[in-house]
Amino acid sequence: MAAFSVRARAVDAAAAIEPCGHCGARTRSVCNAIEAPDLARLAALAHGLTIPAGRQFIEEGDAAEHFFNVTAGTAKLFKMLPDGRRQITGFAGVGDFLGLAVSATYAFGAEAIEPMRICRFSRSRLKTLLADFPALERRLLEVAANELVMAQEQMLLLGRKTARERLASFLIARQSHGDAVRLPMTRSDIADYLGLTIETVSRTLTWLRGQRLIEIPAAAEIVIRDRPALERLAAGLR
Amino acid sequence: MAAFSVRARAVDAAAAIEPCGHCGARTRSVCNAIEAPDLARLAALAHGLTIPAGRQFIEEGDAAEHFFNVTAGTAKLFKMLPDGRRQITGFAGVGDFLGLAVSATYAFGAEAIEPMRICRFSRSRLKTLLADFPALERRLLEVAANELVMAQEQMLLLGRKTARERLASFLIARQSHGDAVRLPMTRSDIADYLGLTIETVSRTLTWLRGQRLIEIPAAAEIVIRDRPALERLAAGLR
DNA sequence: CGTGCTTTTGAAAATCATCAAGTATAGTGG
DNA sequence: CCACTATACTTGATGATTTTCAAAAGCACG
Repeated sequence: MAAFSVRARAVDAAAAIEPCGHCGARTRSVCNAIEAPDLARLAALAHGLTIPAGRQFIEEGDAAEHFFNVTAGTAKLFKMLPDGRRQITGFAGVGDFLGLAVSATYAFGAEAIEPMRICRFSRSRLKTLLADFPALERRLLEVAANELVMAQEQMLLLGRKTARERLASFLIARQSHGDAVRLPMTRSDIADYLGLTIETVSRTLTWLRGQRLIEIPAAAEIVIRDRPALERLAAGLR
Repeated sequence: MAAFSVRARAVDAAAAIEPCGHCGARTRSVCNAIEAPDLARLAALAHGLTIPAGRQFIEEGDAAEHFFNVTAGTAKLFKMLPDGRRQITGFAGVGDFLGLAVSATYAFGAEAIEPMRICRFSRSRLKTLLADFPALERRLLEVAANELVMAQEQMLLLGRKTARERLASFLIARQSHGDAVRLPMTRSDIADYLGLTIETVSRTLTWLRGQRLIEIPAAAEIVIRDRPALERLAAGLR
């Protein structure tokens, strides 16, 4: 628990102050709610951090002292049970905002699955900023509402879809451009995200390949061969 | 889909204008963000509706024209798959706010499981109100963030907990005052909320009774006998 | 080119779902 | 008020998907 702030401090040295104006993630993030003239104030509050792959930078239950904005890389967000069972509640990529929780403690842990750059804000200081920029608050509400919609979709997946439907849904959701789907997370992460075991994930991917719906040139890369069929499967159409 | 507005209109006749100042749900709802002097403006935008048990008043996919605030009764919120599989994503009780979705259409359906009173707001007109009352916006953000935390907890339940752990979690979460837990929803609703079947719900409740953790004086009423043990079970401690 | 980790594949086991009655409960009309 | 019917709930037997246990095959890195 207490490890969090220590760990964060450890990478502060490597943190270059990254002016928001040049931030590659700005157009995709909540920060786009703020106009250029005011970016200086935003930058003054922000703290750029570099996080190596595998480092957990949010610990569930720790005091929620910061908000984060991902500017590079990917993180997994998760909740754990005492015996080690884990549920990954989402993956946060470039532009995503972390730490919305209103409570005093983080409701989930977060760990980098790739090297990351994140922009860290103090909770208390952001409160001031929110008061000054209602547009930012509106944007956060939008973001939260969107997350809520995705969470409901995931509940449908976890509660009612079969393993095949889950994998089909997952692959479709992660397809961004072209037919290639990059999977920076391990099979274990995918399993914990979809409520399955790594063996079932592996077997189901093999089955999808057998059906000619996908190709698997490498473990971390899937090529979608028949998107319409995958979509039907994901939607639960037999 | 289109049935929604028609249905809503059908009960308009029975809708008495309910002054917000007297609203029993106000202290528990988002409306508590608005001070007494401004309540008149809120009331002018609100539309009180009475909904009989069993009526679906939000249809997934319909144009999202309204926000709702529950002032009496309970609704179930759900998503469906084409073949009839259903996932209940939550229950909305007194004070709860519905329809946060930013998209143009509702991401879930809603049906009364008890007779309800709801307060309906036009989306477009509420936007004006939000601009005037930043406090209301802040409150909505709080509500959304809370919902998000609950959604993540539910993902952990659906993805990683056993049937016994799911029922234990459910009963604990619904216990409000005293040892009695009121269950206005059917076993089918509970099953669709917990990602199980009605048979498993029934069997698991019987098992919990056999372990002396609960009593079942009536199908719709559970008495908690051993809360600590239920909590251990819900937390996944073997 | 080992060494360790991830992934895949196989066989057995378990939890939960499905199919099928039987029992309680509530609402209805005589 | 009571029988009747419909619906909800419970219980039992069987079955299937997924998990667990186990081991082999790939792959990345020093």
